[in-house]
Amino acid sequence: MVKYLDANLDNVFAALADPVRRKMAQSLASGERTMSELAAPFTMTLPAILKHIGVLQKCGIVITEKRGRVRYCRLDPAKLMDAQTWLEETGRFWNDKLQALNTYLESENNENQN
Amino acid sequence: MVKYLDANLDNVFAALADPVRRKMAQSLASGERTMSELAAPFTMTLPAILKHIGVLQKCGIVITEKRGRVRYCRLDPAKLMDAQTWLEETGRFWNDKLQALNTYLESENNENQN
DNA sequence: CCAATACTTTACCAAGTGGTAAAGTATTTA
DNA sequence: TAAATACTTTACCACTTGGTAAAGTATTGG
Repeated sequence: MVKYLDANLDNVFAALADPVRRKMAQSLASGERTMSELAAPFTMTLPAILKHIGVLQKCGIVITEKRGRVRYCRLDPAKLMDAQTWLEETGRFWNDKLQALNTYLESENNENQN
Repeated sequence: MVKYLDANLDNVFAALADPVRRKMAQSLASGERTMSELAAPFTMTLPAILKHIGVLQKCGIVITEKRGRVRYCRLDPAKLMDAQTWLEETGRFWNDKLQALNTYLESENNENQN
């Protein structure tokens, strides 16, 4: 059995429970962005944006670095992997069952075609 | 590009952001459970348990059914899959990069061993 | 049919979340 | 060095979340 870093999974899942933060993460999925670039698609004020980035940063999904007056942000996929792993492990039993059912239905379907 | 049912991803991720609810989901991962069975490992009151199950149910992770005076709960892995898919898609770019780095480091390592 | 079981509803509360406005700091740029 | 840029901090507010206690409902079991 895998030992999950449960306390941080709380924060990772909570961070991803907001559409603004998910869109930010998706934006970062293709490369580095500045705070202003991340803020651009949204109408909210900069302090609100800063809070969202703070949430992503605190749980380790996003790493930031300030160069001059600009803060650059990038994704750390390891934390996303933690969440993914939890979902895989939890869903496995049922996915296996569905898989088995699916295989069964397909084989039945093939028999009907013969 | 996959179209995510964004509003419900909010709820799925939020549901999984709580250790009580994740433990419930893990418990359900191996089969059906009654409310009392789900409640047993925790010290909190039944109304609190009911709220947690309600959150899991509202976002579709858990399906419940009342038979007699007992409510039975089971997992619907499809919603977990939605979250998993989002994580895979978002992490892919960086995972590919890490994969490439890893491959590179391994090949370097092999060269040093020769 | 009365009591025990298994939830369920209602009312309430403290703490956390997601937003704002306004003012402040640190780096360029002209 | 003065003005513009790119955040950052502070103070505040409405709403949601996670819990409680207490009372209520619906099914069994004796």
